Amino acid sequence: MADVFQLLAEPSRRHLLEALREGEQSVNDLVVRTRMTQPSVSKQLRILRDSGMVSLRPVGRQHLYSIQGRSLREASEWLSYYEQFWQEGLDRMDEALQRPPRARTRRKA
Amino acid sequence: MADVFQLLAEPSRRHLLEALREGEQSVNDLVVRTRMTQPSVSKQLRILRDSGMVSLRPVGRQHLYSIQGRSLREASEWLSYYEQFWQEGLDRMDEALQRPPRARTRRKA
DNA sequence: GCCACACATACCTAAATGGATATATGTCTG
DNA sequence: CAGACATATATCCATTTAGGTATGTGTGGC
Repeated sequence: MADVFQLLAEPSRRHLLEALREGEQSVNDLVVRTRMTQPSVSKQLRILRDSGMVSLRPVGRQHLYSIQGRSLREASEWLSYYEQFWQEGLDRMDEALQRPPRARTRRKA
Repeated sequence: MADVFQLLAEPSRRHLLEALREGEQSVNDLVVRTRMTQPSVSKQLRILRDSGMVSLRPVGRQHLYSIQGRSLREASEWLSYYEQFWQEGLDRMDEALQRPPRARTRRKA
């Protein structure tokens, strides 16, 4: 597993991925949305691209980036081994509740 | 809020969590399993504990650690927003695109 | 009380890296 | 082709931090 978590550890890179959730975007789009400087965006995109987490489609003088899910899937699979640990916790807390889980502490990353 | 992904970025901490998947373990157990030095194990456990990712139960002169799933759940939820990106290509998605994930559906343990 | 055991912390050093500024590469328009 | 525009890279710097060694704290047995 080419350190997926290391990539996700950086808030700036997560911000980029969050912006890219809304679809393919140019570098400048990402600069505006994330309020990072352009070189920083390019630098982090380069890292994300080298690791296969985003892909690049050149259109004219723009570079359109989009998410490539494969690496993220690996991270998700690693985490899936731990589902029991937070479900145990919920079960204990909910105890008698057989209802499907209501949104408890919903929060965004 | 401590950065979950930052915690998971460190291989040594992931190794500890992987070892703890098999259940509560003493520090020395973890030293043996991970082949780290004892101070390193203690140091990383301290970090994991401060962030609520593991919990400590003292028994005699031993400290038994176990996984606390809440933080990991947050990471998993963040990733769940990207499921659509690795599901693309596996099969055609309906126009009903995956919307913001609700609490992950309960899985058989 | 003393000593061995189990673990935690203090301190230091070396390596990694994010962000900023400056500059280079590449592409479009006229 | 010049010049604007879009993005990439180069370089420097400051911060973070993992890991090692030495030592501190706490517990149990005799």
